[in-house]
Amino acid sequence: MTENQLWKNRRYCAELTEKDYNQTVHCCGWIDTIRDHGQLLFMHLRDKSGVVQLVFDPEKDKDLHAQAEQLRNEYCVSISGTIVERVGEAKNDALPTGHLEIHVQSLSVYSSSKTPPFVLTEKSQVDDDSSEFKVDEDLRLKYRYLDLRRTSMQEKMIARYKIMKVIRDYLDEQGFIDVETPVLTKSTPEGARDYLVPSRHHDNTFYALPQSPQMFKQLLMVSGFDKYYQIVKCFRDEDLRPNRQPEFTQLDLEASFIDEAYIYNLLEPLVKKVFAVVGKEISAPFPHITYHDAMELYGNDHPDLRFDMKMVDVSEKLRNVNYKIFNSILASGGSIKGINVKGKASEMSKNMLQEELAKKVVPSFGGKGMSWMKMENGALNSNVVQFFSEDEQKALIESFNAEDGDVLLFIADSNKAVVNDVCGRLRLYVAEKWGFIDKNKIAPCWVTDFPMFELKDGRLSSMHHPFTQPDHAFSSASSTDDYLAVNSRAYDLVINGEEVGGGSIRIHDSEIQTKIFSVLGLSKTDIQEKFGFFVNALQFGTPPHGGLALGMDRLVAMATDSDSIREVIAFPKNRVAFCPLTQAPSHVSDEQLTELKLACIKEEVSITD
RNA sequence: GGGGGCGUAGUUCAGCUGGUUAGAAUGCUUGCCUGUCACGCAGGAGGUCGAGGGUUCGAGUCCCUUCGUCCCCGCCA
Repeated sequence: MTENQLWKNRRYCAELTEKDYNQTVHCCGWIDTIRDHGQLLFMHLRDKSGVVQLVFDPEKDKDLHAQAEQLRNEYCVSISGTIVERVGEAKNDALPTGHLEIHVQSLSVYSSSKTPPFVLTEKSQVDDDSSEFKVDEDLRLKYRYLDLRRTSMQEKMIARYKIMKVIRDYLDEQGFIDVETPVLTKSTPEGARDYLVPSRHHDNTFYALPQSPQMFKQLLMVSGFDKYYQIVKCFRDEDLRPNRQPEFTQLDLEASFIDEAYIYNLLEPLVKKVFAVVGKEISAPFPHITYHDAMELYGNDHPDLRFDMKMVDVSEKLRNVNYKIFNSILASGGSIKGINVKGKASEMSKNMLQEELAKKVVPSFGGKGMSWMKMENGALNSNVVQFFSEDEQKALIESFNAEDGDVLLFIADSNKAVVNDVCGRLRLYVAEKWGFIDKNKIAPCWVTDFPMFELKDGRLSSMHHPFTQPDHAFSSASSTDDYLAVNSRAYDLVINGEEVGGGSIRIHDSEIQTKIFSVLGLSKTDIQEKFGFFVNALQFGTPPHGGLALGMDRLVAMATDSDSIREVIAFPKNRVAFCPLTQAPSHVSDEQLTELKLACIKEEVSITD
């Protein structure tokens, strides 16, 4: 057979089955492991499907065996041979193809390989699938093409592709079309910092890479496309965090003549389908929680609903308490909240509660302290319980529904926002450390009724973005306090305590849009200069519309149980936005800079005191 | 921008209050081994202890500077 014919008939290693017994097959791939018994020589051959065992027997073909002895890990080869059923002890149940092997008849080496900088085979994970891949991430990124050759990374990339495909198919069924929007676009002042691209044709001007296609997708609604989506790269030049990348992928969508309910009904099946790709089930409809309730009950706007443990406000119950710290905090207008750590009294020692939680953990969250009580033999017990009257103790037991073995943890502060924040963080810390989180559970929810504005450095700023439609209170609002009381028609999709997406019903009235900009402190000239094209567009018969964007990297990471979004991006940047593989970003030549009429400011050595 | 951790063999790590020739596992390599599958057995090679400076009779270890990286907070409409 010619090489060409061989390739046509190529089989994937892990797709061989009992139906192939005694057939001659041809496979291509990489040498995964070698077990040399002096005479008999076993190897695993790996391709994108998995591995299959090769056998070289010197009694059958001495020359071939000698040739095979020269093979090393990661050599790229092709083989032809006979599929043979393994017998008795020789079967390996840990491997999908463990019941067969290939008795090789011919071998050709496409290319040899240097010893790789880290071991690529995942043979050890046959026994222990919990063992994570412990190699420095920068080294993995430097040799990402090898890292991606590993079975688990291939599975993640394939899962990502399948998820994207499921989404495209579903949105197609729903009447959405994919429209591309520019990558070189206009810098906008609101929001995150832009990545800038200098223009060679227009001196001293810059394009910006899009933080999202926000305005373009709204313009597509003005154009009458009715339902748009795009799986698109977005760019934000913000400081990095473990689950953040300078460039990331969003599912961006927008639809006309719709309301919030349409978005919820569209997205819930979509999210279900995404998790179904990896065999995970979610129940719908997703619960809704208002921003206010999320803050009060969970301490943040992205509540983790995989476990209950709601925060309880006991300020009123303790209005006249003798416990001095609580009393003075309440007198200064603060509040007291607590959580009930069910059934952990025996695991949370007094020493741990006071020395670890109260003195180290809570202060690291920004809290001044923590009080605790244990429920034992039907009564509260702690170092401070004597300062609480019988009625107050009874009220606490009722408020928390406390039973024997429970531990109550209290956070008090004169600043109510601090109480929510610290108590919310404590809730997550305790849940993580004492095993309240069911890692197999997927708990989505919609967070709704966000405030339209928030105060930043004493000025009004959009909480979501300035194109979000405010509720009715906006039309009569005039003072800063009025504006802060206005809610928006924004919604966030939160899964397992992570915000995976958000969107809103948009403004389709140019006058309201202009008023929003002016409330945000933009002058008429600013508006015209920054958003003129957009405000103009709204004057030509804009349909009511709204949409949403989903962070696909996070969603795929969650679906594939990956710790970081870097695990589900083929070629990510590291934590400091550097690419160890390509060494980007890099310096450019003076010629390139001159062409762009740019000059680099050299780092100045400051001697000033 | 603020705070913290880490940097020792190709890889993952240990190395105590500073004290001979810096260790382990794994990988690599050589030899032996016919049913292994994380094969086994015996041997070998492999280190400017991130870089620079300082303290000391003596520094992987202590101090300063610097570079790299990871984590927390700010930031991310």
